[in-house]
Amino acid sequence: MNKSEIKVISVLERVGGFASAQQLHQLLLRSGESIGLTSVYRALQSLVDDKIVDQLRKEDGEAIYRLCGEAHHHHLVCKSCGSTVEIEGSALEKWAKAMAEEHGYREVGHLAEVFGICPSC
Amino acid sequence: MNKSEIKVISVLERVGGFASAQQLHQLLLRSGESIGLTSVYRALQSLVDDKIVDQLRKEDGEAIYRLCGEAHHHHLVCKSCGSTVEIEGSALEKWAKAMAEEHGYREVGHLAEVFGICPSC
DNA sequence: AGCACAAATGAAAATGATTTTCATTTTCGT
DNA sequence: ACGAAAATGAAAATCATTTTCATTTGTGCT
Ligand SMILES: [Zn+2]
Ligand SMILES: [Zn+2]
Ligand SMILES: [Zn+2]
Ligand SMILES: [Zn+2]
Repeated sequence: MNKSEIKVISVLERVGGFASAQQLHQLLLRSGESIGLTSVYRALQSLVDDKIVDQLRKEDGEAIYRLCGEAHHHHLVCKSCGSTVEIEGSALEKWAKAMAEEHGYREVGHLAEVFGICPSC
Repeated sequence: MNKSEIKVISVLERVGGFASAQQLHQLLLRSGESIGLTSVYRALQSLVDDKIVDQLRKEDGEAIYRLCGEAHHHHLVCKSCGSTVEIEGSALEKWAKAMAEEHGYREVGHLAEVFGICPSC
């Protein structure tokens, strides 16, 4: 855990939700921190690899990040405002596992996102 | 509906699933069509606006497209050799629908892929 | 402290998908 | 056929992200 990662985590805590790399960089600069955009990207990538940060994509393809409290989970994402809800995934987990077993696959993982328009949009 | 849009629809029909703009362009060229990459992007954007084509994003942010109404299905993908199997998704469909309803989301869609190592790898 | 070596940093350049510009070609109505 | 409008695509621009690489910083050892 290097200095950049600590800075990025602290700004993510302050933000308390999703933000893009560029937004986080701006926030850090505005709050007086000295850090390069490259280091923000590097820190985020490393935190995502370590599953400390969740990464997903806006509709325009830009990546957004947020601190990830729990372990493995899935999201319900609003196509319009980007707000997200964590959802219960046991049915999905069972399905993924069953499908993999049925076809003899090992070392199984999965990716699943549900998207739609949220009630307030 | 101009020529480019017709070409793009026909190649999407042939593909029968998701493909990126660049992939579609390559497929069109290989099958002897003459069309510029710009026109492929323009046609896709217009078809998405008209809700004839679905657009979503891979994890790396690249946009992928498919015909709306294309039989919806999911894949089991080998992490090592890339081979894919179509899998049965009714359990997943139910889950996605239930989660969206539970949170009051409308116009719901979802994205799900299962990864693993196939028996022959 | 002094030295060597590894890790971290960030500015600048590269990358790659997508969009914009703009000059040319095609289509369409009269 | 004529002119306006739409379509086309090559080249340039855009923009988030990644890579490169020279410099700085941290760490362990003497
Ligand atoms: Zn919303
Ligand atoms: Zn899961
Ligand atoms: Zn395989
Ligand atoms: Zn499905």
